[in-house]
Amino acid sequence: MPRVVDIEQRRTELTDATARVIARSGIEAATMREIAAEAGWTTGALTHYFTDKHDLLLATFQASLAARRSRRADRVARSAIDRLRASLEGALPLDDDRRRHWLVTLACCTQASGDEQLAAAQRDAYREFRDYVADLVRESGIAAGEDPVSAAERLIAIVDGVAVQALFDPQSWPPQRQLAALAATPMAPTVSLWRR
Amino acid sequence: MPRVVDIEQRRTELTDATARVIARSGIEAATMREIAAEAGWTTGALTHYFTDKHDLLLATFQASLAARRSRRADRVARSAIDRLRASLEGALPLDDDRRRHWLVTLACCTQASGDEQLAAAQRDAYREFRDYVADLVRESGIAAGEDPVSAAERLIAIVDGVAVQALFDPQSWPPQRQLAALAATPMAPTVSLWRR
Amino acid sequence: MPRVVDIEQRRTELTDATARVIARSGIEAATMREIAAEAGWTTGALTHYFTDKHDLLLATFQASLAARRSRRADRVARSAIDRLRASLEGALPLDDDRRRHWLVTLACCTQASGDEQLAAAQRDAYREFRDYVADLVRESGIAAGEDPVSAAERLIAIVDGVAVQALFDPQSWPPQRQLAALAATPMAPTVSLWRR
Amino acid sequence: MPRVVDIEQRRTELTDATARVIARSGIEAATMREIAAEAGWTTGALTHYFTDKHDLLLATFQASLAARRSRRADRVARSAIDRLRASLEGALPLDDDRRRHWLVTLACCTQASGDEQLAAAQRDAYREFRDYVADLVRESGIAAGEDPVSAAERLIAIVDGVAVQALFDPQSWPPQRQLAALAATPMAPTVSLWRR
DNA sequence: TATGAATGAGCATTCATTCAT
DNA sequence: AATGAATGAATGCTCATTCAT
Repeated sequence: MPRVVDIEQRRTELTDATARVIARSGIEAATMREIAAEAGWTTGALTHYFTDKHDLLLATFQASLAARRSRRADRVARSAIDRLRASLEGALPLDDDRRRHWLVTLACCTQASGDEQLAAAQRDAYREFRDYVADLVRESGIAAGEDPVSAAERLIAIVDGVAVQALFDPQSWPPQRQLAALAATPMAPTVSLWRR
Repeated sequence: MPRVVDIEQRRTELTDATARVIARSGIEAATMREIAAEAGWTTGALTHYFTDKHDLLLATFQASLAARRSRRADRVARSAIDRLRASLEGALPLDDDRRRHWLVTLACCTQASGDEQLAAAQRDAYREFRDYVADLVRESGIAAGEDPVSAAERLIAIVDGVAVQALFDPQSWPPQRQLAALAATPMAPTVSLWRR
Repeated sequence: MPRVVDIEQRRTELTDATARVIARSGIEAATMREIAAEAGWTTGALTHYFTDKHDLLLATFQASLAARRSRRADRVARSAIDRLRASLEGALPLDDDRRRHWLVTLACCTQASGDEQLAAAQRDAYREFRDYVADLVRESGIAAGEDPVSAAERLIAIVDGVAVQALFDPQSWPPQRQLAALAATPMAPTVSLWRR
Repeated sequence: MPRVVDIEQRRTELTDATARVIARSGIEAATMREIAAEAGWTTGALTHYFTDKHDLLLATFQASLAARRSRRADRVARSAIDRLRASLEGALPLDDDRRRHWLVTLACCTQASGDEQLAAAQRDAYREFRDYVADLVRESGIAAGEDPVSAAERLIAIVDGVAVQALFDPQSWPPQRQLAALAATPMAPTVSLWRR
């Protein structure tokens, strides 16, 4: 069924174009016309592959989340701790591709206030990532006595926090500093602000 | 003499209404009509207090950042470590007010791709907060041998990361869990994923 | 009754401001705000002296027509032919003042398509001017055998035609050329395009 | 294949509708909505054919000037003096079509204060007409010793002056009187107001 | 399948006007 | 008398969407 492949490929072309427009010019500029032009089609063509704009945006978000997930799978061969490191680093906006993913994510989340489908997509992706990271934490034995899920959440929080800052102040956050901030994160607490 | 109006109070009414609309329905829904209705005015009234929509959005963002800053100032009397804790906790979306601040921030940052004024406001606010936190880290002696600025960045990253997740998955992140995730953050690294 | 004088003076200030705005920026730019600002008042003040914008525009047109008429009266003392010449030259846009009159006239006439009051003002002023010129033609004996009214209409037509061209191509029509074109107009036909 | 449309014909439909609205109700009433309604389309359709309102107005003016020019070309076959007469008469508002042309011209010229494109269109059209008339004057040998360009300017001035008056006082200026006023214009001066 | 003409609702903004002060 | 806050209708324009071809 070559036609099915064709349709999927066309949808990917279009969600890629959407992601590029959002990353380049912001979500406000992501009009059907602009996206069609970016993809090299006309607006009418978009409606063959997506029922409406909301559908296109959701598909773009899902494609972006799926791409982030598949990047993770690349590293399967290595040790648990290597895969853990790679997963976390893979979530940082270290290059244009990952920057684009983050900008799409944030744009969609910003829209998600009134949109349960977008919110659910983000929630599910986050939970899946958290469980994946928790498994690696458990497998690598890095968490000492800490609950692996809590450790995973903390690691992801660091990654997300650095990502958000790097996104809006790229000059202060070149790749090296992002990686350094992540690397400085200790795994087993000895002193805590809140600790006894 | 014309009707006497407290211009600053009216501007605050309107930026508050804008923040509520953005938090409730997302930035796309934040039209001049919708904001005016939320504030109990007509669209024409908005232009008495803001030259255009961009001006209104910028003022809303600045008001949100200023409110976050002023919340911090409340805690001046206490010890450095208490103020540090309070500052970080104050940045989490623990109630509707702070949730709103975060949603406004993210919406504005999302728009900031093509808007240097919004980007600058965010950047300046972040840097100011980082320096404030770094001072408290230094003052409280909590950072052991670590550079206070790096420690501050790490702490803020944790806060921002937890905030972003809590924002889009509030069910998984009730206030207690947000605080717990923050409290679990160790200050001095003993084990690190990256260390050797 | 000093107050009456005051009101008339205020109305004149405001119609003068209106004429200046129309001449400078066109009728589209002649908004109540812009006119009020030009006059050094606020919009609310305009409504004390004119019931609405249409009233203000009509008054501005009438004032402009009256000023043109009064300029004519200055020359009463001289001979009929001198006064004829002066009347016709006085209708050309030879300086800023008369340029302004023409621009106001044209703007009002352009609006007059759907406005009987403006149309009537223009019509009455034109007829009055035609009769005045016809009287001078008759008195000066310049028309030879021609009907004085026809001669007057022809003279006014020349003046108006030169004026319209000078208005929109001022570089080609410095005052000297306007006067020369008028001076070249013969009074008694010897050869005509249409003559047998 | 999409609906096939003759773009030039559609543009003409729309500029014609614009001219009708301006002639009927004045330039203030010539809103995008009103023009669209007059043409039997919706506002959105206008922007397929014109980038914005200014573009539509300019095109309307240019179409009006072009129509006036093409009317002239009809008469090519006849003698120079016949063509001269026809050209001048063709510029008078003797029927609805030519009335409309004049009202559009005046409306555009009134706007031209702040619009160099409109001003240039008018200026170029006038100069082209003047040169055309001057050529006919020269060719027909009607100007006696006078400079053909000056004679042409004087003839056009008469035409324009009669036109302006006829436009705003149509009752006083039926076609016959317009033609008569033009016919009464002598070519070679014998007596002048200014002559010695 | 793909086009692009056409729609019409919705947008930010401007405006003349009203009116409490 | 004069202000300027407030109105709300209207403007030019943009947009997602529809649909004949």
